[in-house]
Amino acid sequence: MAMGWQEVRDEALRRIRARDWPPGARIPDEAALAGELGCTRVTVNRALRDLAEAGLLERRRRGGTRVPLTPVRRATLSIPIIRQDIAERGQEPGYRLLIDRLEPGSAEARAALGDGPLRHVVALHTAGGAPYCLEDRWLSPAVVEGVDFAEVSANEWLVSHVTYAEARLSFGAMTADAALAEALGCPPGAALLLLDRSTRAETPITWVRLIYAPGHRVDAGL
Amino acid sequence: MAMGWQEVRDEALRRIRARDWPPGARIPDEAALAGELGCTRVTVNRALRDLAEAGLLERRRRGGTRVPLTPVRRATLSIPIIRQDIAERGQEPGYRLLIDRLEPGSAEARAALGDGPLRHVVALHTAGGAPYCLEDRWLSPAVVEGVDFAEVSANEWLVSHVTYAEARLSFGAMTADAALAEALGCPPGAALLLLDRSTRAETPITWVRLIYAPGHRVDAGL
DNA sequence: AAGTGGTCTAGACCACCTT
DNA sequence: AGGTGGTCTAGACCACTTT
Repeated sequence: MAMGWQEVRDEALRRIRARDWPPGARIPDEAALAGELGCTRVTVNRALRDLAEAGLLERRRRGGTRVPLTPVRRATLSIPIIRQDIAERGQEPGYRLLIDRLEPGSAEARAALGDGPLRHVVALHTAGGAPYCLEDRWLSPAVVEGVDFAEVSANEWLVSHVTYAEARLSFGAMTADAALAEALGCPPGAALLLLDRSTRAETPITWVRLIYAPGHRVDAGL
Repeated sequence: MAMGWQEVRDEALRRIRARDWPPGARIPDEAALAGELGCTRVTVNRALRDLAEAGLLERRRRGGTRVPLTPVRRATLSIPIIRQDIAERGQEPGYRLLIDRLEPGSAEARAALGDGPLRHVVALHTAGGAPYCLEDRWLSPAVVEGVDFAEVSANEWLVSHVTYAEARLSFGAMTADAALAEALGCPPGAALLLLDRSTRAETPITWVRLIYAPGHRVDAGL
């Protein structure tokens, strides 16, 4: 008895796995568990909230806590600065600005940032001299007024200046056309991993497509 | 004054964004903030813990709480059952088992599950009759002893029977060879999005590669 | 050695939602 | 209408780690 919240969480997890609490079932309420396990309701609450955040329980006021019939697990995906990502792989990060001009936005960019001229920044990230990823970015001009992306990548500038914004990510794949093949130093027709991200705080900030060189993988944990 | 934990969190976020608490700086300790904001230390703790879990603060006992110089944001990626995923897109899910036999594992499968014969299950998921994704899975035989995957996909069986396991995800891209092109109903050479996942609880359970039809996207939030 | 976050207790009030 | 989770208070002890 007298369990800490992590012990309570582990015990609850054991009961779920053991089908003591089968899928769809309602589990005892917090007060009952607190009494049974010899701790306060706050401790039980902390433990069950943790499991609910991971998608392993569903909680509702008045409705109680249930084991979901079809749990939707949630994985965490860390979003590092590209140059750090490269450095952690033990390679020398490099960066070259290819395009920086105002343009009418692409369809995706307009959907994320609204209409009107947008700042279009295209840059190549290299690892140990080899192409690593192409950064195709559209920015709300007001946010980056006067910023020069020749030396510092937009990726890096944004992370350190527009911290804590909301982001939406989307993975996809595309075939390398001639221009991409040349930029990334790969054969035309190669399969490329895409990672699109739109970012906004109070107001839309940026939409970016990262196009990785062939063979690249993006990992997520849990 | 008298703020709830979410208000405390929002106020802290505001100070971070406004550079009242610049990157690298140590912020006031919990007791000080509690006094300033008119709540208890527990409430401040809850708020700052929430920000730390999102990667926006770094906390250490005795070392205090700091604003990270280079924050690593974490996104959440939900992992649904494939047939539900299809149903939510408003299409009719279908499933066809292609292969189910014991084999020596592929390199990736052996790395995740260990050596020895593994159960290899290959199946096609369809959406409204059209190929949606190919599921190429390797399983520890003991875990799925006697289970028939002809009617229920391994994806679905595992979610409801091996709940709450650890998983590691990895995204990539590959080119459709002739066999894949036929299975997925796409031209050879098409770029395909891959999602690899290895799952283990106390013991390794499964390694799976999902190969999506061209154009498919996988979304993540925050 | 001492300061900071981590956690627990006991009690309370409230918000929400299901019955 | 009532039960359940959500949250807050006030106080306390502990764990860690930096000074």
